[in-house]
Amino acid sequence: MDIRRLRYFVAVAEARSVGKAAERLRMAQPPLSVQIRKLESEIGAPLFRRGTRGMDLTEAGQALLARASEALALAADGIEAARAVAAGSRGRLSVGYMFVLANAMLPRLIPELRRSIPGVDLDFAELSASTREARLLDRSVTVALCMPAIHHPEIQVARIGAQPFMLAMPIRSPFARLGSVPMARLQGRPLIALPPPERDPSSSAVAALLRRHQIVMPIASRVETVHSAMSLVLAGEGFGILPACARLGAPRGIVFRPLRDATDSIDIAVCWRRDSHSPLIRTFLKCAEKAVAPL
Amino acid sequence: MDIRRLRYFVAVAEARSVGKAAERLRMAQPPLSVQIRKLESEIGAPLFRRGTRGMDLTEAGQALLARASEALALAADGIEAARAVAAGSRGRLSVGYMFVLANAMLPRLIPELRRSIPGVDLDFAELSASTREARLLDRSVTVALCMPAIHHPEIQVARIGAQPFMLAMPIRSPFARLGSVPMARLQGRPLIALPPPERDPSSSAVAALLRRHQIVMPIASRVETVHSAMSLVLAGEGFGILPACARLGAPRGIVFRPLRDATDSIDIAVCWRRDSHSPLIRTFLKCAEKAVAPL
DNA sequence: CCGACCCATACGTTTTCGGTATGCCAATGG
DNA sequence: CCATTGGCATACCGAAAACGTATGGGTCGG
Repeated sequence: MDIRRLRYFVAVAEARSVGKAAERLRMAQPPLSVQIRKLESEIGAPLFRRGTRGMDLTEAGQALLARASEALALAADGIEAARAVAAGSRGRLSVGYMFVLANAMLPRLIPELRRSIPGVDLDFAELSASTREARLLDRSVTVALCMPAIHHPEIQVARIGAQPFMLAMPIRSPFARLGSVPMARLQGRPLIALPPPERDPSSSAVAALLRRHQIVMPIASRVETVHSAMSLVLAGEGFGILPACARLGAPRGIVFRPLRDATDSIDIAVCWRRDSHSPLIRTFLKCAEKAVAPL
Repeated sequence: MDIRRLRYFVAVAEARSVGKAAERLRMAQPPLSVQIRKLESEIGAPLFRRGTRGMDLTEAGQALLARASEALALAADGIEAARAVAAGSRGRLSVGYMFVLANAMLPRLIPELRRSIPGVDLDFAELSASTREARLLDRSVTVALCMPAIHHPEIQVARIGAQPFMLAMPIRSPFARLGSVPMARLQGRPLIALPPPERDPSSSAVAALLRRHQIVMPIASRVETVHSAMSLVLAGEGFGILPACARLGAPRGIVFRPLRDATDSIDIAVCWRRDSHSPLIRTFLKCAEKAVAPL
């Protein structure tokens, strides 16, 4: 069975005439007549009553017409929807983000996205450092806002910004009275550390920073997230060396101070699978760049 | 665009593999692969991600799949529905009936119909003597229960029963005390007459009955319906010579008595357009015969 | 490094479709 | 009563599309 036959059938039913329908379909009358008869023989019953002045639907024909025209509309809508999704004007975009960036970026990013791609369903998911790669690879998120960027052969990275490191401490810490903290003063102080990049602890930006200044800070605790780090800092367990934007989500009682002489920063990046070719990714990247610009 | 392509697409999407889908479709793998690529080029975007272990839908493919499978189901249901309507197991049957027959037949006919053709929507309409032909000819009713039968070249008639004539009179009429009324006693009595068959008054069954018995009854009134006739009879305007089943709908105060020596009767018939070939008509005829049998 | 698996491409064959010419039937009009 | 018109059906031919077989070219697993 062929959708062309159904299309022809609907045309004839609506025109109530083979000739008129043929004209509208830009084809000759005889082949249309043949197709209609083929459809009838396929169904095993006449769909039209042939009168001397055109064709008229039988009851069977009416039953078919209702479904066929709906099916045609659905099929057309299907290919239209596929095109729209491919073009990025419809569809779904799953955005993953690391929680440290939420306060700094989402309030600007989300309205920007809704304005740029109004037909697209947005879907946000918080990512942890340990699962973000897997979530990209298994496509449960399409793009990820990461800090720092992901390094993986299958994952494409676009750096959209950076955050300087700041020293996080309880407000009652002596350093809190300083406008900025010289690196040298950190010597020997306890550090609340985040997980280093997998399999290469020395590549951590914080580790590199300390090494370059020849500072040694004993690791008081290792925690998974920036927020856990801040909790321990607040509890007096040690200092945090954290991206500046983390202060937007910091609990009361924590203060951030610049590190004097330290220009190191940590990248903010948009990451996606190399084989995801959705145009939504480009659009998302543009929006994310706008949202990150004021930082 | 061809529904075959959509069918192939759905098969491949469900099998997640061209080869498997080809097997299920009983065709070779290469042409299926070609068709899928043609569909993709028609849409202008890839619908599948080709992996080393089969195919996987892209977002555009998912958008299409949802609509396409629904459209396929609808199209299949459409041809199925058309077949079912043609076979008489689904559809709609518009039944016209003359009101004289309603009390006598519908209580048995309707349950019989619902049992015989449960998938068919029934639709009942009362017919008047003057419009019943038109209602059949313009197909606003499919079958009609008539008394007497319709005679028309385009209309097919099946006699399913007959009703003897009875004399209808007010209960206070002297004849009401008789068990039956001899024809001779009607001489000169006023008659409430019904409309004669169009253009041939002498062919009326009542006229023929009176003529054969050489009785003359002056026509006190001509009315359109049996019920109107009974109203006038009750009002004392004259006698009615009416089909026996009319007494089932007679108002209080009217009695019916057999006409002695008169074996004349009036046909009950099922009528339909000659060019209506719905199998529902046969089924309806069977049911009507059953429903009329006890009369 | 080789075989297995799976999709893509190429080419010849067959089916199907569409166009033109024409026939048939009924209704209309002189 | 016959001719004309309008509409659908049939016949035949050329063109296009689809199918099958053979084959190529990747990747994965042993």
